[in-house]
Amino acid sequence: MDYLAELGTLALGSRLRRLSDLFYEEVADIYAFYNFDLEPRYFGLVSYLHHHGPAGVTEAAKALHLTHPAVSVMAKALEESGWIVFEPDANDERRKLLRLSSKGQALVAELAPVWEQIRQGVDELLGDQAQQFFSTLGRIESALEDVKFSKRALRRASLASHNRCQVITWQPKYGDAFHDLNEEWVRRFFSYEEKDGALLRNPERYIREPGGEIFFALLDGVPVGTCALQKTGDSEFELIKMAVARRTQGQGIGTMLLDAALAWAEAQGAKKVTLETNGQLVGALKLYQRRGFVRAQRPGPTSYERADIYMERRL
Amino acid sequence: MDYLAELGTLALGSRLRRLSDLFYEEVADIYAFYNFDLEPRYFGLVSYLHHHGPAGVTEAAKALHLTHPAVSVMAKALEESGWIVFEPDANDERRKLLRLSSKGQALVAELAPVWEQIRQGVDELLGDQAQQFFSTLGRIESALEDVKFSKRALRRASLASHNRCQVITWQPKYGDAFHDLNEEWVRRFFSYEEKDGALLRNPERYIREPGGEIFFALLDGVPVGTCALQKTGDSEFELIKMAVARRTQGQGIGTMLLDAALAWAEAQGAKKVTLETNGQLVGALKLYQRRGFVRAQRPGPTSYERADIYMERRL
DNA sequence: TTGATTTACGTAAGCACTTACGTAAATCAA
DNA sequence: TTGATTTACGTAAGTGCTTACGTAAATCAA
Repeated sequence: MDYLAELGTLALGSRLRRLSDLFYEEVADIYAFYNFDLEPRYFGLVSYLHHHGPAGVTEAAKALHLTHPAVSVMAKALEESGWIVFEPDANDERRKLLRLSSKGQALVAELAPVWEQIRQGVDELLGDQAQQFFSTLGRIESALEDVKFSKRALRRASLASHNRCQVITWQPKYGDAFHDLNEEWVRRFFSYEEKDGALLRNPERYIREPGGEIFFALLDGVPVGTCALQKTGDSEFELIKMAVARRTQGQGIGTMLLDAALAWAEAQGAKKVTLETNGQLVGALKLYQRRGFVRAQRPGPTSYERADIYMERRL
Repeated sequence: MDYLAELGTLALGSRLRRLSDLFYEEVADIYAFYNFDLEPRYFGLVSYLHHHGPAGVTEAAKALHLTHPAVSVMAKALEESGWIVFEPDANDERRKLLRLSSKGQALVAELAPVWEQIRQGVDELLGDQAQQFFSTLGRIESALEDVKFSKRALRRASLASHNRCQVITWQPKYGDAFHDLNEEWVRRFFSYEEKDGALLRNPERYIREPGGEIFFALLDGVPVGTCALQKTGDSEFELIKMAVARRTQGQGIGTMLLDAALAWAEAQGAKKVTLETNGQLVGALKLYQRRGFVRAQRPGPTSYERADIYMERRL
C-alpha cells in the first residue's frame, strides 16, 4: 500500500511534491515524443512572455512565483537556445527585457496543439472533479499564504500577550515543577550534579526562609517556567534557577519571569540584582542585556563551575 | 493576478510544487514555534519507523516514494541527532535496519499533539471538500503512474505499428512535400543551396525518368517523410533525399521508408544500394547500420560537400 | 544637489532531492 | 558447486530551485 497516502493530511507536502514531479515527467515525455527540446519547467516563462509580451526578470519571477535568480538562469538558457532575446529597457537601464524571438514565437505556435493535448489529458484525468479540484487548490494557496502571514504575527505576539500566561510567586504545589524544570534545563546543557538537587528540592528552606522568593510562569495553569531571587546582601539579590520548558521557549516567558522578579526585588527595596550565567546560552544573555543587566567584575569566587559570566543591574 | 492559476491545467506541475513548498514551510514554522529541531521532511521516515517498526533503507524508500540515497542520507542525519539507531539484520548482512531510539520514540510522543494540530489545520483549510480532494489526489497519483507506463509502451510501439503510417511511391500531389521535407531537413543541419533546389523541384525528371523512384511516408494521410532511389548503374541504386519531419522523428518512420525502398530496389533486380551521409547524423547512421549498410571506400568523388561517409549494402 | 534607501539583476553557495556508479551479500541457474 | 544476476546500500556528481550577497541604476529625503 501507499504509506504516504495512508498518512493523509500529514504527508500532504510530500504527496504534492511527488505529484508535481510525476506531472513534469509526463510533460517531458510528451515533449520528447514530439522532439521538442524544451524542458517542461520553461513552459511558464515562455507562456508568460507569449501572453504578456516582453517582461523584466523580476516581473516574470513575481508572476510565476519564482525567485528572480531562477528566472535569470532560465532566461539565459532560453536565450542560448535562441527562443528569447534580451533587450534593454529604454526607461530603466537596470532592467533587461525578455522577449520571445521569432524562433520562440514559432515554437509557441508549434507547441499549441501539444499544450492542448496536455490540457485534455489532465481534464480527462480529473473528470468531473476538475473544477472543484482547481477551486480547492486555489483556496489552499491563498489560505496558506495568509496563514503564513498570521503565523508570523502570532509568533511575535507570543503566548504571553494572549493572557494565557501569568507569573505567580511560590506555591508549595509547584515545588516539583521547580525541581523538574531546572533539572531538564541542567541536563540539556551540562550534567546534573547532586549539589543542584539539595537546593532544588528544598527551595523554601534555602531560598525563601533567608528572604528570597520563587516565581512560576503558568501557561494555561501549567507551570512552564521558573526562577528565583536569593538574598545576597542587605539590599541585594541574586537571580538564580531561571528555567523555561524547552517547548515553550522563545515566546517571551523568560522575559515575563525576569520582569516579575525585578519588580518584586524593587518592591523589597533592593538596590542591585546580580546573576551568573554561561556565555554559550546566547538567548539568556540577550534577555538579560535587554533588561539592563551589564557584565561586571565578579566580587568573589563563583559558586557554580559552569558560570563564566557575571552580570548586575542597579535598580 | 496569479498567472499560474490563470494558466490552469498547464501549470499544474508548478502549482503543486509551490503548494508543497508552502506546506513544508508552514510545518517548519510550527515545529520551530515549539522548538523542535526536526525538519518537516524527516516526518515521513520518523512516522514510518514509528508505525511500521524497524525497516531497511530500501524498504523505507519504497514506502515513502523516495530514492534509497535520499533515505540513506536522511537516516545518517537522524542517527547523528540520536533519534534513530542502526542495527544489523540478522538474516541479511547487506541490510541495515533503522529503528527509532528511545529518544526518537519520546520525540514521536511529544510530536503527537503537534501533528494532530497540523491535521486539524489542514482539514479546516480544506473544509468539506477534504475527502473529495484527497480522493482526487489519489486518482491522479495512480493514473499518472499508469499513464507513464503506457506512454513508454506507446513510444516503443511507435506510430508505425498502429497502422496510422504507410509508405507509398511517387504521387504528383506530394511533389511539394518532397521539396519541403528535404528543405526543412537541410536547413536544420546545413545551409540550403540552390543546387539542392533543382533536383527537389523536379524529382520526376531527375529521379524517376532515369529509372529511380520516390517514396513517401504518410501519417494519417499526411506526408511526414520521404526518400528516393536514384539509378546509378545497371543494377545499382543510390539512396538519396531521406528526410523525416522533425516532430515525428524517432518513431520508426525512417525505418519504414528504408525498408520500402530496399524492397523496391530488390524487386527491380538491384544488386547493390549505396548512400552518402554525414557522421554527425547519428540517428541516421544507426538506422543504416541496422539495415545492413556498411561503410566502404567511395568509388568516385562525392557529389555532396556535406557527405563524409559512404555506405553500401548488397542485396 | 547630495547622500541614503530602494530596486533590478547577476553570481555564488547551499539544499534536498535525483541519477550514476561501485561494492558486497544474496539468490538463481546450470 | 560455480558463475551470473539481483538486491541493499553508500558515495559522488548533477539539478533546479533557494538564500545570501554584491553592483549599479533609480528614487526619495533633506
